[in-house]
This record gives sequence, C-alpha cells and structure tokens, in this order.
Amino acid sequence: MSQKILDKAAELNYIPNTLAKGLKVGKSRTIGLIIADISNLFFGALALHIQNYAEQKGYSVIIGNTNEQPNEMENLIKFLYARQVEGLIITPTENSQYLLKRLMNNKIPFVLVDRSFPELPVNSVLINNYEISYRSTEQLIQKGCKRIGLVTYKQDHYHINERRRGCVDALKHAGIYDSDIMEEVRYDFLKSDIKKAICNLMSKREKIDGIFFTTNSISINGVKELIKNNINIQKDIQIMCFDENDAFYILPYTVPFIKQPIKEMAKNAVELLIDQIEMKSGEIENIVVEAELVLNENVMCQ
Amino acid sequence: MSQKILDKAAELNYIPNTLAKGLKVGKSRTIGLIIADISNLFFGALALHIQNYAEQKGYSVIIGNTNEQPNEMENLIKFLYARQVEGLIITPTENSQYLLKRLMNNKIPFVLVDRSFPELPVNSVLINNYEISYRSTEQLIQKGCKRIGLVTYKQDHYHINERRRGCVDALKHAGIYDSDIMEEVRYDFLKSDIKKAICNLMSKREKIDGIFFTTNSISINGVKELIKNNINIQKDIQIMCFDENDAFYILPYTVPFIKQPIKEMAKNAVELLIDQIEMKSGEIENIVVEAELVLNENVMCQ
DNA sequence: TTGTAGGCGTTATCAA
DNA sequence: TTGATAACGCCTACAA
Repeated sequence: MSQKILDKAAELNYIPNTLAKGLKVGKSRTIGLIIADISNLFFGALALHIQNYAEQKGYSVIIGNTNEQPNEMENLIKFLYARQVEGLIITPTENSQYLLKRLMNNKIPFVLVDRSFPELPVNSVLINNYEISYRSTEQLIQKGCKRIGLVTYKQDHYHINERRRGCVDALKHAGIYDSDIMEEVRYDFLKSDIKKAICNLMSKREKIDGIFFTTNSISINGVKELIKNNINIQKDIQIMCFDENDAFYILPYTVPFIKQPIKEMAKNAVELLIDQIEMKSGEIENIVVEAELVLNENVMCQ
Repeated sequence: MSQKILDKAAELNYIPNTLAKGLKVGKSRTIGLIIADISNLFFGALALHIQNYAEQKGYSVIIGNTNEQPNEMENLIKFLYARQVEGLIITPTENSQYLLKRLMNNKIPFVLVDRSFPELPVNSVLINNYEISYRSTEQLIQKGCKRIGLVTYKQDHYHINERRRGCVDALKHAGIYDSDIMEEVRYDFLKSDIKKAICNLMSKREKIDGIFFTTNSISINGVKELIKNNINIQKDIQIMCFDENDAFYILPYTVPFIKQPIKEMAKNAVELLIDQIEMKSGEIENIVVEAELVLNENVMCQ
C-alpha cells in the first residue's frame, strides 16, 4: 500500500474501529465472563487474572455477576450475546444446566471454571477437589486429630460435594467418621448458620479436635466464630481452610489452608476458550489443576 | 410495526446486534475502566462495583490494568478507544497528566476515581483524605498516644500526600510532631521497606506508641511486621489503618481503620461519567465522599 | 500497485 | 403504517 497513506494515518494517529471491523469479519474479539459472586475474593481474583490473560491475547473481557441466580445468568448471557462475544467463561450457578445446554445447541464456545456438572460434556477447568480434600484431612489426622468435624454448604454443587467426599473418605479410611459432626450451612444465612454450626460442634459430648471447612467464605466465618468463642485454634482444635486469606498470615498461630492456583486456572480457562474460538480444537477438554496444601510455618518465617 | 414481525422475532428469539447498532448510531454503550493495580483488594472491589452500576445503567465495562505504569495506561487508552468506549473511569498513575490532557483535547469524557491531580480541571470522585486522616490521628492522640509515627509511600500522589498532611497537621496541632519518625516506603519494594520502616520506628530511643499507616497495602504489611516482631498492638502500640480487611476482624484485639465508601465511590463515578456522556452536564464536578472511622469494638460484638 | 464496489446488521430518512 | 434505500467504518474481492 502507498506509504503516503500509512504515513498520513500515523500522523492523524488513526486507530481502526474495532466494532466496525468486528461487524465485517464477524468477530468481536471479546469474551464474556460470568461470575457467580463477585464479592467473593476468590472470584474477584479469578476475574481479574482472566481479564489480564485475555487482554494479552488481544481479547476484551466483559464481566458480569449472577449472584448465584440462574435467571441472572440467563439475562447476562443475552446481554453478552447481544454484544457478540465470541465465547464465554462461566462459573455456573446451581441448576443452570439448561442454560449450558442451550449454549451447546447454539454452538457458542464456553468453558466452565471452578465448578462443573460432570453429567454434561463441556469444557472445564477445575482443581482436584477430591484428592486435595482427602490429603488435607489426612494431614489433620496425622497431626493427631481423632474427632474431626466438617462445615460445608447445603447445596448441590459438584465441586463442593467432592470436597466433602474427599474429607469423609479420609475420615472413613481412618475409622473416625461420624455423620453427627458434619454440619451444613446455607449460603443465604451464612453467618448465623455458621454460628450455629460451630456451637453445635463445640457442644458435643465427645470433644471435637479438628474442623474441615470446605470453602473460603465458610473458613473465614468459621475462624471468626472460633475466635469469638475464645477457642484456641492451635491448642484446643486444629482446622483446615479453603483458600488463602490475609487474615491467616496475621494470626499469631499458623492456619493451614488449601491454596487454589488461581492464576493457573485463569490461564487455562482463557487458553482453552480461545482454542475453541479459533477452532484450534473441537475436542471437549476437562483440565484439572492441582491445589496446594499450605502448612504455613514456612510462610511466617520467610 | 406489524405484530407478525414482532411475533416472529420473539419466536426466533432475535437479539439485536449491539455492535452494528453502535456502529450506526455512533454509540457503543460501553465504558472503559482503567485500574492502577488490580491485585489490590481496594481496586478490585471498586472495579466490580463500577461494573455492577454500569450494567444497571445498560453500559458494558471493559476493565484494564496499568500496574501503575503510565505507558501501560497509554496503551490501554488506545485499546479502549479502538473499541469505541464512550467514556473512561480512571485511577490514574503517577505522571499521567499528559494523557489526561490529551483526553481533554479529544473531548473524551472521563472521571478520575480515588486519585486526582488538583492542578487539572477534571471530573473526580475522591474521599476526604485530609480530614479523615486528621480526625483519625486525633483519635490516636485521644487514646493517649504521645509519640506517633507514620508510614507512607515515597511517591507523588496527591491523595496519599493529603493523608500524610492530615496526620502531620493533627500531630503538629497537638505539639507532638517529629519528622524523625515519618517513614517512607517504595511501592516496588514494599515488604522489605516496611520491614526496615517498622524496625526503624521500634528502635528509636524515645519509644513510639502509635503508628498511622496511609494505605491498605502498607497497613496489612505493617501489621504483619508488628506481629512478627511480637509487638502487642493493643498494649505496646496503637495503630490506625487504611481500608477494611478481613484480618482486622479476626485478630483477638481490635484494629481501628478508615473505611472508604467503595460502593458510593463507584456509584458516583458511574453516574458522573454517564451524565457527561449523555451531555446532561458539561460542568466539571469534583465529588468528595466521606470515609468513615471504624473503631471496631462494636463490630466484634455484633 | 491502486481504485471501486459490495456487504456485515443496524437505524434513519423518505416515499408510497 | 409500511417498504425501500442509504449510511455507519471496515474488509474482501475483483478490476483496472
């Protein structure tokens, strides 16, 4: 092309209109990100890393929040579809399978992150929930715990149930499983339910000496509640938490936790989606990234 | 219009192409959000609230991260401009005034949040940095502190300097200001510099009995460092932190902090920008929202 | 190499 | 009311 034109374009610092370009070539170079609960630190970090990787690959990200509501998820999909997103990264809400099926019928590429529905043949990026929970529970047992309780959500999410199953299996394997100290809390009444759960656990005749928390929100609130009740987390009871939190580094004792590789999850999700979009792969992929058990003593001393 | 057509459209569940519409009417219904440091919790929360409010108003948000680098900010502006954003919400980096002037010349609507340059006539949403810092320092003094140190960033951000000035003025007013215990840390060497700063402060011949931290990252790391050094925050020293953190609720003692009204900042920024975009107002506005001093005792008991 | 025409999915305009 | 047509900014394709 004429150099003069290029020069003049540079001089006027011409920037092509991505929208018009997109309209013509049928590609928006935009992906949609559907997050279940943006107020949750884990999801916030995930969103921002996904955003970062996508941008590196030349894609914009439009983020939306469902507050765990399937109908919000439905609205969001419409909103994003109208904006011609080329694909979606989704942390699906409960009972949203019908929406995913619809996406599949419409041949819209998407990848699930953090959560999935094992009965659906869809792309996903998950952590090894069962194994890491099993191993972490073993860790508690190794520390000498003989009576370990569990606090989990009363809901039907595969990834959470896997965590529970991992913990329960480890307890059974050690011969110390007791269904009486498995507590369930509701998402919508988290604080009050955790209060009750901790109260229940601590008032058992046979004293509890360990607790496994299956999510970060449960962990934080559980630890708060224990402290409020003047229970010495190092001495009276051992705990195992999900996800990192600044609070754990600040406490005068160490709190072991399961650290999810958020960056890696983000990277995998973005790459998998872009592969789908750019037709590099038509295969369904289920990527499992490994979470890490952080015992923390080392961290405090670093 | 013919009802039949509408019916058929609904049946096929037709969703208009927002991009084509945007191309035609010259409006993308998208705004750009430029964040200085997305790994910072404060900015993360801010981003997500802005995202939420904007969506409520029918706008999409494309978020970008500058890592405090002006040249990244320049790239982002191009990226967003190419995507026809109708306006920008920006947490500007240091020395980015030239970029803002360029935006003004090009008549691109934008709003600064959290940070601003008082010498530039631009829309902004800030908190009352000076006043809240002054009042918070008074609070420390009222608690009985006689020798209060400060840890702040060694950088030229107006909002941070205002916090420092508020603290210093309160100390001067009480006749206990000592420039020898004002510590500066570098953003790029935060952890090691804070280690040094705390070490410096604690080794003074005349013992320190209070510290004012001017940002959330400084606060967290400062508290960590104090704990690591076995300094009893309630007994040996009083502190004042910026921004909320889960960790503060979990500690066995109470940590007073300055709580920024993040939601309100987000709401104001979005509304102000949309007013500008939709020409409801051509006036420059400088909105100041009030931060809150949280003394925490009440929170622990709730 | 350079120029021209057509079309992507809308909306606005004008004519019927 | 309805239908036809042009235009938004870009890209592709074909022609000169």
